[in-house]
Amino acid sequence: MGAVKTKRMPRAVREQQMLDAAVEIFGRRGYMAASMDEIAELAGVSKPLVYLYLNSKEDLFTACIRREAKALVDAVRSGVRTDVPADRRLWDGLLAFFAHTGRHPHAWSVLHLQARTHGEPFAAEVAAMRAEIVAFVTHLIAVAAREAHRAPDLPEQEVGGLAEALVGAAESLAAWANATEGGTPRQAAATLMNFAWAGLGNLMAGRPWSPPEA
Amino acid sequence: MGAVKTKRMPRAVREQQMLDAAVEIFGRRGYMAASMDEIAELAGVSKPLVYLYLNSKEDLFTACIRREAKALVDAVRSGVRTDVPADRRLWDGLLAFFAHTGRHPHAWSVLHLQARTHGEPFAAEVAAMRAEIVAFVTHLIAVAAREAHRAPDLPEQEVGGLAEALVGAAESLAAWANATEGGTPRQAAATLMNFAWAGLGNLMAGRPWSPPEA
Amino acid sequence: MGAVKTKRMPRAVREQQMLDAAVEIFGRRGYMAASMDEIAELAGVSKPLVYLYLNSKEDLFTACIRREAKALVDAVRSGVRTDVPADRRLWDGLLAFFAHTGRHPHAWSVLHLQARTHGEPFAAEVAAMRAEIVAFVTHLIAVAAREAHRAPDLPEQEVGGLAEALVGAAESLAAWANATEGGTPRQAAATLMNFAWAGLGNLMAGRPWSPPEA
Amino acid sequence: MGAVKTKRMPRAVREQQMLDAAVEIFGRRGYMAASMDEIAELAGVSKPLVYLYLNSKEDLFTACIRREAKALVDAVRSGVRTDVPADRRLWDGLLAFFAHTGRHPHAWSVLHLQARTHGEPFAAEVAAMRAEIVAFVTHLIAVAAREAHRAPDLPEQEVGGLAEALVGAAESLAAWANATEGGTPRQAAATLMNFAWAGLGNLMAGRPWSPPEA
DNA sequence: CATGAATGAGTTTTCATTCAT
DNA sequence: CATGAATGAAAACTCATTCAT
Repeated sequence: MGAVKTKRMPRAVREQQMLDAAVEIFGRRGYMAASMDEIAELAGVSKPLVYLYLNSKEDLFTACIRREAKALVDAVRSGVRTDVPADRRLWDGLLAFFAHTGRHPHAWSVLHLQARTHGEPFAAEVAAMRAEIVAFVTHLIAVAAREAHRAPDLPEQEVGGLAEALVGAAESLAAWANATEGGTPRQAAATLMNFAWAGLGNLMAGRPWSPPEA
Repeated sequence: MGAVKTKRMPRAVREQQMLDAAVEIFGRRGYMAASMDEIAELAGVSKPLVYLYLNSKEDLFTACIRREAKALVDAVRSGVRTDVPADRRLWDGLLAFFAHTGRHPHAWSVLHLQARTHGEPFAAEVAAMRAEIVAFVTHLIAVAAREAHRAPDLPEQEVGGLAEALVGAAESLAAWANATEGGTPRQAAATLMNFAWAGLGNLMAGRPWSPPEA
Repeated sequence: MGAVKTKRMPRAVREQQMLDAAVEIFGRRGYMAASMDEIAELAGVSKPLVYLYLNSKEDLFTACIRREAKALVDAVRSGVRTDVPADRRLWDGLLAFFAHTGRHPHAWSVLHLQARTHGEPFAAEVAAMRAEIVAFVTHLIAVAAREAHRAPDLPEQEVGGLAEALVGAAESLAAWANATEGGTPRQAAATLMNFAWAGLGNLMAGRPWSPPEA
Repeated sequence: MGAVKTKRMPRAVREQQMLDAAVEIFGRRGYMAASMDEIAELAGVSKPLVYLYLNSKEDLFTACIRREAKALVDAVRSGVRTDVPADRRLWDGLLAFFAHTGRHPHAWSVLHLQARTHGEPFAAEVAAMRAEIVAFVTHLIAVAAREAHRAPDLPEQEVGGLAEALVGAAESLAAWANATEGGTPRQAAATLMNFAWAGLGNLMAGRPWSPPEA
């Protein structure tokens, strides 16, 4: 299952193999239960080499968090086009988010569970990424409000809370979609858009928000 | 900070002291990083006594989860009266939820983060509680729909997803409210009610849901 | 399984109950693996009482050894009558020996295995009993030789070795008889008598087997 | 007393050093009372290395038993030549047996006392070796009977009991020879041959001693 | 570069043993 | 007498981390 034991790879490649292995093990076992032995074995290298390249278990974990946080943000970013209406942008972002977390469950476990469970240094790393996403969503909401020419003065803090709630709901649904039989990214995104965009009140009044075609 | 070292307490009392200490340490350090030594010291007893009463680290952790899960559910339950409209009931429940998690951050960490990060036995324990809460919320949504005499046929699975999202958003906001300077339970509950009840669309249209007075 | 919890027994009786329990547990688990907790529970008394009466685990073990050693020696002694020929006396002794060890396997385990496996103080206790038995057998052999009016000068040390070998063979057969399906004391004694008596007969007839040179 | 602390030895060598130390400590203290700390110290290595190479206390003990059982069987085997009469073969075997056990008292303690006192897995290991030796002796007795052209039909079970008794006597004498001042292997072997051979001789001549009625 | 050999420091857990009531 | 409450000390085992080759 580990990388094939090929000799003499450039350092950058070896490092990525190590990070691949580390993300899988950290995601599966948790930070503390993961052993450097197992990671080195899965990566197909000797333990001292892991230390040579990545210094310590903490540094290795941090490197995993950074790489996967960047990958997730990039995935969401590149799923969103700027020349479409705000609700479409939100929809695209959610779709990209659920698709990525569904495709990389170990990475998502590292970011969503493990990193937040083991002390400031790691939690801070994830918090930065989360802040970036929340800011992005906050921006979307503000733009949407402007586009609607209405409610020009949704107070800043209010919007922050809303974005926080939206992101939290998304994170929660990501786990739910992964666990539920036949849960697709599309379905999760639809549920969340309905929830967020229309609100329960509207839903119950029979006026749900409807997802775009593609 | 630990309990005053009083000798010869009845077993029931000592057990609660131990659970208090354990919840705090588990909440702060995480399950694996928490050491029985530290827990015993904070509880003001020797390690063997902890083992005598609570058997093992796993059993101790499980006992913490059970106690805190029950405490949280009870807090929410007793915050909600049945003779009020559904939106008011949801509001009261959220208020009780944010108040309790705000007052017991370590307990909330144990339930929300630690228990889900360390294998089936523990996760299942929390999942049971969560399922109970989700069912409660699902019920509220259904009742609200009926009271509104509208949308008589919100499909089951749809409602499940909505409740999941709502609970997820609440969980996320609980952490946010705790971390944000001046974040009050009331504010968190208001934000979430707005989000959930009216939806972003309505909000931006200047028609927010408004919280009751008390 | 433990003694019925009756209050207020005379000390001597309670002590015997404790020793009964201790012999069973020591015999089953071995000295080190036996726990004072288990012994106290089986005896139907509280642990401090065990300590009050028997001081320590070591003392308790020693008391077990002494009691069971005496019981075994007494059993063998009272199985032998002095007004019969030496071969009959040996036969009777063996029969009593195999019968007693077969009826008290835990006690035999304590004497034969556990006591010899845990350091001088205990081994010495058993060695004393063993010496007594070896002396008894040595005596029997000497008497038999005299009765046969032959081999008047079997050297002392030689006889000691023979008795040692005989006792060793008996001990070994005791375990074998207990383990073998349908092994009876009578059968074990017969086997050993055949083995030993015929050999000794030749010896005493002055026809020993002689070892080769190198 | 422990191995000189030489650094960086090949694994095979270190493993033997560890087994040497373990046999000594297990032999002296018994399985349960032996501590991995003491074994590691005597072997001149750190505890983790012992675990790295030998996995657990149980595995270490098993490894000791296997090595020493093989060593003892090999010693007896290579002390016996097949081109000599049966009595000579028995004599040679006994001599080799007493010599080996005398030279390796700790190993003999492990095999004879410790291994049989601590549960099936270990006892079984020794029982296998013992069975091999008993079979060997049984074979010798049968051959001797054939060579003597007599008693062609000593019943199987009878011979088994005799071999058991012989081996038991030998085991017992081994301890005796070690403990007795000036006890030599040669002397122990002679005593046992006298005891056994003359007895067997009579048996095979069809003149067994016969037990009384009751 | 790469690795087999090695360890210091810490973990959970158990047990014989003792007070205070 | 009898016991529930309590502990000091040590055991097996693991792991991140580092040399020497």
